[in-house]
Order: sequence, then C-alpha cells, then structure tokens
Amino acid sequence: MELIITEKDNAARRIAEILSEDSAEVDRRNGVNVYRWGDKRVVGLSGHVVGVDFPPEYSDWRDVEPVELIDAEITKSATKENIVRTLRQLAGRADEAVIATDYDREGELIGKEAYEIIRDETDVPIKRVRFSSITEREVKDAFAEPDDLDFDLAAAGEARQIIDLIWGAALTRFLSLSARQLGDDFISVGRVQSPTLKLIVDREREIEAFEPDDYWELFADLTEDSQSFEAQYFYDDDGKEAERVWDEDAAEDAHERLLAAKSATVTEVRRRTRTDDPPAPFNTTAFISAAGSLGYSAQRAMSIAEELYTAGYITYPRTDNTVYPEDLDPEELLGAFTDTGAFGEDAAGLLNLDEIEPTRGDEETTDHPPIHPTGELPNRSELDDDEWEVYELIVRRFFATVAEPATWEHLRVVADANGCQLKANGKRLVEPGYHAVYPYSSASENFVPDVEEGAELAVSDVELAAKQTQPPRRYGQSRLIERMEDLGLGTKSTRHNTIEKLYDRGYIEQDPPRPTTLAKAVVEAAEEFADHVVSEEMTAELEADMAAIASGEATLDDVTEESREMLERVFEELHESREEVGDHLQQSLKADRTLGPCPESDHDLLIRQSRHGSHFVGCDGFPDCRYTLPLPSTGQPQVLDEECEEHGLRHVKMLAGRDTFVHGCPQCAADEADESEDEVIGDCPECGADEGGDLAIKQLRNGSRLVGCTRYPDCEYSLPLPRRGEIEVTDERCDEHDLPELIVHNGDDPWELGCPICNYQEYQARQAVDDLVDLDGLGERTAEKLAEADIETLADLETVDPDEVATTVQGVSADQIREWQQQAGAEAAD
DNA sequence: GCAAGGTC
Repeated sequence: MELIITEKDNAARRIAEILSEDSAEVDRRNGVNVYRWGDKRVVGLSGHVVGVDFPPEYSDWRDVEPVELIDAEITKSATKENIVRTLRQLAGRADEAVIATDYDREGELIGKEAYEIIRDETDVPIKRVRFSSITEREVKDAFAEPDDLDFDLAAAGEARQIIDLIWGAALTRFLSLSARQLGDDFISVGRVQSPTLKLIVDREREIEAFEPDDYWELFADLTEDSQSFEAQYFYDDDGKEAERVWDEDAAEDAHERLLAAKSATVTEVRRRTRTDDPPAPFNTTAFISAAGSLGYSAQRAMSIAEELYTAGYITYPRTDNTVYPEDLDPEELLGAFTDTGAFGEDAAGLLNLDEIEPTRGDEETTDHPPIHPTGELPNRSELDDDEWEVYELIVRRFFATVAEPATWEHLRVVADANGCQLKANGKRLVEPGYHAVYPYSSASENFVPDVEEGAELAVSDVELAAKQTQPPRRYGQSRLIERMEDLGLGTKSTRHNTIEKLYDRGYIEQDPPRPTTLAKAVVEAAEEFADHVVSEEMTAELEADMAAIASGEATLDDVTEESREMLERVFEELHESREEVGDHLQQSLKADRTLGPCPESDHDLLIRQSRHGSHFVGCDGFPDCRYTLPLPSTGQPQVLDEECEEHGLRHVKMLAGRDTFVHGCPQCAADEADESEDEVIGDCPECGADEGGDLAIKQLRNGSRLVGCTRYPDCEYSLPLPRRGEIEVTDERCDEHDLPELIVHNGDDPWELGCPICNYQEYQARQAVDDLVDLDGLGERTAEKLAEADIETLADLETVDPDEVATTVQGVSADQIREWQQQAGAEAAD
C-alpha cells in the first residue's frame, strides 16, 4: 500500500481526486478522512500534529525560576492524537510513504513530523513531493519524480520552534511573576507579538510627543466662460514648489494681493497622459488590506476567506505568492463567469480583449497560488452579504489582474494673479481599463477646463485657510499587517492572529488599535532589559540563522545554543530589577482600570473583579472605603478616555462582540436607577394570584432594564427589556397575558415590542432555532422541517430517536441526525 | 497557564 500524507484534509481530497481520476472513496478512521483507491491511501494532517513543550516538572510557574527554562529539556508530543493514531495505523500497513505537505519551510517541518511518526512504525521508503498549486499537471509531475525530505530545512523550522518557546515562556513567566499576574491575565512576550506591539507603542509615542505647527494655505476660484475650478496658491521655496505658508504675515500678504487681483493670466498649461497599471494578484496581505478598506477587520476578512475556501469557491487564502501559476488558464476561468448575472458582462468584456496576460507581483513563492476564484461558483443565496462582498472582491481582483491598464489625462494649469502663482491639477480618466471591473481603488476625477496659455481668468472666492500640521496617523490593522510583512514579523497565516492576540491580552484596544498603559509598560520594560525581544532584528537574525541551517552552514544546535546564551545574559540583568519591573507593571495595570475619584474617600475608583468573575467598580482604598458601583453583567469592561463632567469618572464600554455597548459613567447609571420609579404594568404571572406581586418596568443600578416582580427578591420572575430607548406603555393589552403592549422609541424607527411575555417567548424560540442552524450542515430549511416535528431546540434534538425521526422527517438521514446529536452534545459540554 | 506556527 502507498500512503500519501498532506498538510490538510482539503489537499488530501483534491490530490486523491487528481491521482485517482475521480475514483477515490473516503473512509472515516478515528474521525479522520482517509481517501482510498486501489492500493493508495491519502490522509490529511491538520498542520502541525506534534508540538514542543517543557517536561511536566516545569509546569508550575511558582515552583520554577523562569531562568531555568533556558536549559530545560524540550519534549515533543502529539497535539492531534486522532490524526497521529490514524497515521500510525496506516503506516503499519504501508510499503511506501509519500510526504505531500505544503511547499514551504513549515511544510517541510510538518512533513518531518509525519516522517518520524511513520519511522516509529516501519522502515519502508519515505519520499517527498513538492508542488505549489494543486493542479492536475503540477501534482502528476511531482508524483512522477518524487524527491527526498529536506532535513536541513526542517531543522531550520525546529530551531525557530525552540527559540520561540524558550524566549517566550521564560520572559512571559518572568514578567507575570514579577507583576504577580498569574491567572488568565498573565503578561505575555514573544518574538513576533512584542515587536508588533512596539510598532504600535512607538507610533503612539510620536503622537503624544507631537507638537503641531501653524501654517496657512490659500485658494481661489478661477473662471473662464462660466467654467470654474479651484486653484491653490504656491510659491518657490528654494527651487521647490511649496503650498504651505509658515509665516502668518506672509500668508496675509499673499491673501491681500489675491483679494486685490482683478484677474489671473494663464502662464502654463501642461498635459500628460499617465498609465495606471492594474494591481497584482492577491496574496494574503494585499487581500486583508483590500478587505480592510471595505470595513472588514483582518480577522474577519480571513475567517470569511476561510469559509469561501472550504466551500470550494476560492483558492487557499494563506499565501505569500503574487504570481499566478503557469497552468492557470485565465480565459477558461473567465469563461466560468460569463453566464452569471453578477459578473457575466465583465467576464465577457475581458474575454473580448486582444490579449489576456495577467499581472505579476514582486513576490514569487512556492507556497500556494495567489488568492483567486476557482471555477466553482456559488449561488448568491448560498452566501450572506459579507461573504458575497468578499467573494466579489476576490473575483473582481482576478478580473483586474487580467484587465487593461487605465489611462489618465493630467492637466496642470498655472496662472499669475497680481504676482501670486495659482495652480490647479486636473485629472480625467480617459480609458477606465481595469477600473471598469474593479471599482474599489479610487478613480476619482478632478475637473479642470481646457484653458489656453495667456487666457485671462476671473478670480473669485479667495480663501485663506489656517491649518495645523497633524500628528502621524495610528496604524490601522491592514497597515500594521503590511508593516509586519515588510519587517518579516510573523507569517501569512499568523499576522492577523497576532493582532487579535494583542487585543485579547489587554495590550491594545479600539480600532485603529491604541496601546494600553500596560502595553507601554511592557514595551518599556523589554526595551530596558530585553531589547532583543521587542526588536525586529530578533526575527531578522533568526531568519539568517535559519537560512544557514537550511543550507548546511550551521546546525540546529549551534543556533539554539547561541540564542540560549544570549537569553542567559538578558536574565542576568533582569534578575536585579525584578521588583522595579514588577511595580511598574502593576501600576500600569491599575492605570488601565482607574475611573476617577471616589466620592467617599481620597482614593480612586477602579474596575475590579469579584470571586465569581463578574466585574464591579470598587474603591482603591478598600477595606477602609467600601464604596462600590455595579456594572452590566454582560461583556468585558473597557475604560474609555471620555470623562463624566459631573463625577469625573471615565466612561465604561462593555465589550461583548456584536452586543458591545457604551455603558457610560457608572455613577450616572446608578443615580438614574435610584431616581426612577418602578412602573407597574400588570400582575406577576408567577406570584400575582397567591402573593399579590405586580410586574413593573424597572431601571437597575447597573444600567439594565427589565420587567420584573415588585416582590423581588422573594419572587425572581423577570423579562428582558432593551437597554436603550424610551419605553412607551400603550393602552392595548395582550389577550393571553393581560399585559400592555410596549413600544420602544430609539432613533427614527419605533420598535413595537408588544407584550413583554410574548416578546420573550418569541426571542427564546428564535434563539433555539439559531442554535439548531449553527450545527454543521443543518440549514434553515431543515431546521424548519425539524420544528414541524416538534424538535425546536438542541435539547429536543439530543433526546430523539434518530431512526424514528428519519422516517417522519423527509430528506434527513438517521446518520445525519446522530452526527448532529454529537455536535449538540459537544456544545452542551462547552 | 508560557511562543509561534500550522489548521478548522
């Protein structure tokens, strides 16, 4: 039997299809797909299936001095046990194995991991094939001439693993221990995350240190034959053309001269055409950047791309490559789109061009092809709006890469008005070229009429604009990812995750990201004692070392030993400053949680966490001062810059994904609740008959509102209400529950919430169906069908007899139901 | 529980 191993299941399936001429079948083994035809088997890994770590005796942070990790043994163990077991079982029956992992350094290492697992079982020959895209020709060529694993290249990857683990773990533990942050809120440091954080912190420092300068700009409208255009004043600054006037007197002088000008004489008309080349094919960074300008975060863009890839609509989304493979046939791919409503006309138009020659970017790598649509097209209804928008972007980017350049006509007009120079730069799109199929990049025109040299133009609307220089802008997520790519930080697969990690660790907040006080303190501490780990040079040097290992000029041991010695030296310095570093980190952690003065003591109010994990506002003077304020129960609190004028407390935002909201000043929220009267709207359905409890609309001190029993806390009956908007209690009453219908006024569109009991029941029913639809492969229509058979919630689904349901609900198999039951069970266990 | 790198 010949065993073929790929890096992921998707690749395994496609290689099986190609090599078997579509005759392969799939078996499940330990929950892993194994593709089978004749005496061949193909199995896909899931990236790395083994990981590096320290032995268990190092796992208690308190028991081990961080510095001891430097020379600790490093072990490898299976991280994906099912896959490793399957690979072992298959290896035991193989006469030959072929490693077909991705064609890049990490792929070589993953291949070596598989190699070692197979070697444990058998000594049959193990070959390596390399191809950069899974097309029939490339795959067949690669398998026709298999090669050997490149152990040096794999060792380069292993050196990276070891160095990253040692530096990351030792320094993370050191900082966390010194600041006494050992729970979920440990203080993390790493070769990639820390220099990335430093980029953000450095930019923030520039912004904070920035002192604006005043300058002036002057504008005037010029008119010929009732055609007007705006022109800007400029002057000769040592042979260079300058628009900004730095001196107020000079600006006013120019202003007066322009105001006195009766007309302006055209002194120069220059026309030139400019070619605007279509963009290069998408690699991951360029894709994230383009999606970013449509408003998608890096993380969101990648997760949508991942879905589109898994569904088969686009190629692999993690790639550095910006050059299409030779066997991509653009005509054929365009042909796939000609019958579609959304893209048909554009595709047909492109096919009519004389020559179709895709653009090429600067990066040509072996990992994967650039991101482009596959020939398999989704129906519009299969994708939600975001998925469709991203899909359309990828399709149109492909179109753009095979489209013609655009041509612009630039027209520069210079005129003299009373000794002042005025200029206007016009821009007209003569040939739209790729812009016709790729409407994302700016193609805005600027009209300047066709005047002649010597013409006299009327001057009007002279304007003197006082301006200030602006601080540098914060990095947006896509700009940050571009910077990371330039500096070699992270990889195509990890950069967006690194940014997400910085958010999760409390180092950055908001978008564009800003560093927290903690982030500044961590960067400062690292700069002082472990400069290497916040510098991009660490990665640059590691890359050079890895190249040396890959080429055989150095060994893994040389490189890791040198790195260990360097870290030892870092720890010598760190050791003496342990307390100083810890104090500084603790202070900055507190600063990030400080709201403002406590009304009952001389201390500050802070956001604190109770033993159950819920957040509240408490006094830093506890236990002497026991003042507290509640916070909303949902989400993670974040302190904003904005301050309450009345109480001097900073506002609080609650982060909870889609349900994120600004809570505002917690003192105001509490005061509002204290001042508001409960409004009774009916009897309590739970205890009204026996105890006489009433239902009332209540405003709580933590900012939330609800309909609840007036006998609370003896009766805990309650119904939710929206946080915002004025609630109107109407005269109409619900027949079933004898409660008034409610209307919520928030913005222009009032929401008829209706009877609060009916509303809550409908909400719960919707939740239940949403839970069902979340199960893989259970669409909305199937959920409706199941609902007809009274299976409306995950709990219902778990208790049914699959065979029975399969006979009553059409189009659903018993096996399928069993799979859903498993998923539902797993979700309940979460 | 630490990193960064794969992948879902």
